[in-house]
Amino acid sequence: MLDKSFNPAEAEPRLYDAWEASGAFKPSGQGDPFTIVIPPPNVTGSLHMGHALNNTLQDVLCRFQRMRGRAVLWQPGMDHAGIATQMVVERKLAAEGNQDRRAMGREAFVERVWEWKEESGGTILKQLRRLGATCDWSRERFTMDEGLSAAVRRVFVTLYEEGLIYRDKRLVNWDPKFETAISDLEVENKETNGHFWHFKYPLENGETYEFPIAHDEEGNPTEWETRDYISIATTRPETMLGDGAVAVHPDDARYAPIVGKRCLLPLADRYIPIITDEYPDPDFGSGAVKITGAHDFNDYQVAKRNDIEMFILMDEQARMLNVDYIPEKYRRMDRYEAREAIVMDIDERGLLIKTEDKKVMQPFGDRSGVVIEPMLTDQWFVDAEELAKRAIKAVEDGDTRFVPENWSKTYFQWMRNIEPWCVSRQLWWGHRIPAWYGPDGHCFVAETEEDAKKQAVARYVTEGYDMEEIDAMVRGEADAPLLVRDEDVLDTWFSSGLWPFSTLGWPDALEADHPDYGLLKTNYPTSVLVTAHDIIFFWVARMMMMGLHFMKDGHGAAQVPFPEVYIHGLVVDEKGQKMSKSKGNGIDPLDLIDKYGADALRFTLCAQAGQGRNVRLSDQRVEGYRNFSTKLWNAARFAEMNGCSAEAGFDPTAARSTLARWIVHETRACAEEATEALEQYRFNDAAAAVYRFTWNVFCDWHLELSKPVLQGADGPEKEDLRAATAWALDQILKLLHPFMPFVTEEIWGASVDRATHLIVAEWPLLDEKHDAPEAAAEINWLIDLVSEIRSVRQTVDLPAGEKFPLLHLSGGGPADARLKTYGAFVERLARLESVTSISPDVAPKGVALVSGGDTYVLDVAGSVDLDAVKARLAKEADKARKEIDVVDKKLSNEKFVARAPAEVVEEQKERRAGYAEKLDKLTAALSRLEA
RNA sequence: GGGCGUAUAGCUCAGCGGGAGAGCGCUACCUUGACACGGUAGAGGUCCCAAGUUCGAUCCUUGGUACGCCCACCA
Repeated sequence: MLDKSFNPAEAEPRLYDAWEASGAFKPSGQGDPFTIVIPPPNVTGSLHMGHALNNTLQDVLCRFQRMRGRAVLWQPGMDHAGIATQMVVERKLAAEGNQDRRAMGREAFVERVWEWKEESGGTILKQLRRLGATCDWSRERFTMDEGLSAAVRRVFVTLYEEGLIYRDKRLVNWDPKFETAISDLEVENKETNGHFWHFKYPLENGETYEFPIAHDEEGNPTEWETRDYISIATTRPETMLGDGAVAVHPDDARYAPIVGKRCLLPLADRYIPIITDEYPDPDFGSGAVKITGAHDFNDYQVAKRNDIEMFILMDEQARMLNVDYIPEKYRRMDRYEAREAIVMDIDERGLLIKTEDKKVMQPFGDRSGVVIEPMLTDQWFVDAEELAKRAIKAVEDGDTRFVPENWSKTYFQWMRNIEPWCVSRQLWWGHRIPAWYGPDGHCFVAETEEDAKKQAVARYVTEGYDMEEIDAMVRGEADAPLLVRDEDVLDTWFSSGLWPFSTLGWPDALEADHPDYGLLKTNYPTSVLVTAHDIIFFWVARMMMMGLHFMKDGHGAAQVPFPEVYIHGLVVDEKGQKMSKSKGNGIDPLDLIDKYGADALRFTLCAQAGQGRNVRLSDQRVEGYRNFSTKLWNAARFAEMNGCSAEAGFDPTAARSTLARWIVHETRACAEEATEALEQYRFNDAAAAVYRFTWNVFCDWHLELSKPVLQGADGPEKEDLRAATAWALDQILKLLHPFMPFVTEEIWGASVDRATHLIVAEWPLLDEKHDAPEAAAEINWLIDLVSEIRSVRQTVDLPAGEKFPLLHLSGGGPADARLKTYGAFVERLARLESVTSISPDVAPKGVALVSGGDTYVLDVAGSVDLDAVKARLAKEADKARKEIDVVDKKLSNEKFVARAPAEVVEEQKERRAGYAEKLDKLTAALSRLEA
């Protein structure tokens, strides 16, 4: 028995546990595998709206495919999130008054992070359960698990051996807060208010040249001044101490006289050359650029091209170094302190020309929020350009398809301009780089230290080292060990990039005795990836590169990690603003679940998840869909009260009554629409189709039309309708289940003993056999008539509670017979006293209406304002006339008749006939009233 | 500077080469034996602008306007 109302707080955990206990979350059956790997949330994370959307969509797909008989594996897990996690634990240590990580030492700190992970990591996975996510929790993985770490080592070593990973001294993005390099993607460029300082760099030996200061219309110089300096402009004065040259464009005539000469670098008191390079834009600033190779990405290129000296100015925290090429005064100053001092000192020397306010794009670390400093350091790089080749081709060839398709352009744009990927991080939490350095600084890369040692010994033997000493080092008896491991860890995204195959057991599961043996073959490539566009570069691109490089099919062909990538929108607030902690406009999904139930939240997210559109979430919206779930609940209660319980042997194609055949027909249409929409990731269309059908067809019409029968005398017709109603409700439960799993499961199990839970019930497979166009025509006629009568009643202001007789002016059409069958239905739904067919010659007075080509009169016994009736009829007639005019205009256009397809012309003719007939009846009714 | 997207009812959005739609909101009426988290009816739109293609454009093409997002080294 169904309670008076559905109680999500009580039912959701109970149902979830029952599903999990039944084994429904594990792949089962002989169907084709359907695999999704979850975008692993950060171990530090908690569920926000973006997760709720992302995982709801994945769960909808998993439930849909499970019901269609696929062996569904939704692979869950978490990401170790290097920087984020290290930050959380460091903060916690500080808050608890513990020693900081440096004092603790690396090993103790990492151990502490693991402890934290066990205690408080992964709350998000518990929260996903509240959403109803059907992940196979028995397969939960973590990027730092031993198996996944083995995958990282294997990939690193292989790429190194192939020359696709290398160590290099390059200019990288340095985060002075976390004291680590970060990749280009982790840098956010933001416009900030800055300054543009113009300095004089005096020429060596007091040299002078004529610099043009005025030009005629043709751009020829007309006026000159004598200069003993070159003017440069900068937004970062503190870097001038590291200038190696001043560059001008080779075609810039203004500076031609001094190219090749030297100028004084003020404050540093060094002389630097004036060189030419294509990089400076003569029309920007003074046309002369100071070249600071070690602290600017453009300058770095110029410096390399022209062999200009580079001076590293700052330490890990972006403080000026204590080195001889930096004047004493600035050493150890913070970079901004140094900036201020330098501008003051330049000004004091009379070398400051001017200071302009200027908007500048500044790079910020996406996690630290501090300004990134370009720094020349030794780092590990992945040759992304090489790996991208296959990844680009796979999308070009359609082996992987983006949905919506235009995201492939974003993907291509980035992939075709990809830069080397800096993968080393100067952190402690993460996969330590499997590289060791020998006494001569030589680097050995191997999956284990053992292997690295073997390599080292082999090398040093052939190089003629003293074997005794090497032996002592290996044994650890020498002053120094043979090998020292690289201190750095890998970018978190390095391991995330392996996720689609590392979670399935690669590389260990390639061995026949591994428990996951065979899983890679059945579940890789995965079926689809569901994610938001903001991690296409971070994650999707990396999985494509790694998957295609490491995974091969039986014929040795490279395999994409997924044939389809569904990109959903972001969740934004009612005003379209991105939800964020800092803005404080975030809505906690768990609050909404508490308030309205998980089903309501899920349905809202799906109904709003139109392709290429963000999800605008509002409380009101969720409330509306909670109402929908209540509506469903009440419909089920009605069915239960009226003995409509699912009958095992019921054959919907053999339903007898017109009403039953009609609801079967409509159910089929809905099932088809929902299925097609889900197959194409049109979640909103699928949700809307089921919503409309449930509420506006099943509840509003089917149940209402069923009442006279269900509440009438027993008999075969009633039995038939009961069974059909129960069947239709079952189909609704199934179609709705992926979206609203809890309430549907609860209804499914409440009143009938079922062989299985709804979660594993068979998805409706309905075909043309279920169609009943004649029944549909008949019921639609009935619906039109009832609607028309209701409309008339209200527009002429008849009392809602009062019943009137309806007279039908018999026209010899199908209405005569239909009214005999459905008279009782019309009476009930339109609140009539009686329905009678009479001869059209009688022409009774009353409220006339026209429906389905027939005229009817409500016998209101004069208790109505006849003018209102007339006005209504006149309005209707007017509308009909206008429609006829529009069609006539078309039909009288010779070109239209000649060139439009025959069926379109025919359709227009039929439309005209329909309106003409209606107009006819309306005018007749009107004239009767006038008489 | 490059790329992408969006403009349709008060709001949020579907839609589509031939009759402008939904939800919410609004108005009126209704405690009708599932449901007031409900029912019934209704008001409300130069489908951003302009030109073009077409027998026909809200839909296709081009241009423009407005807004949003992403990428990018103008010192």
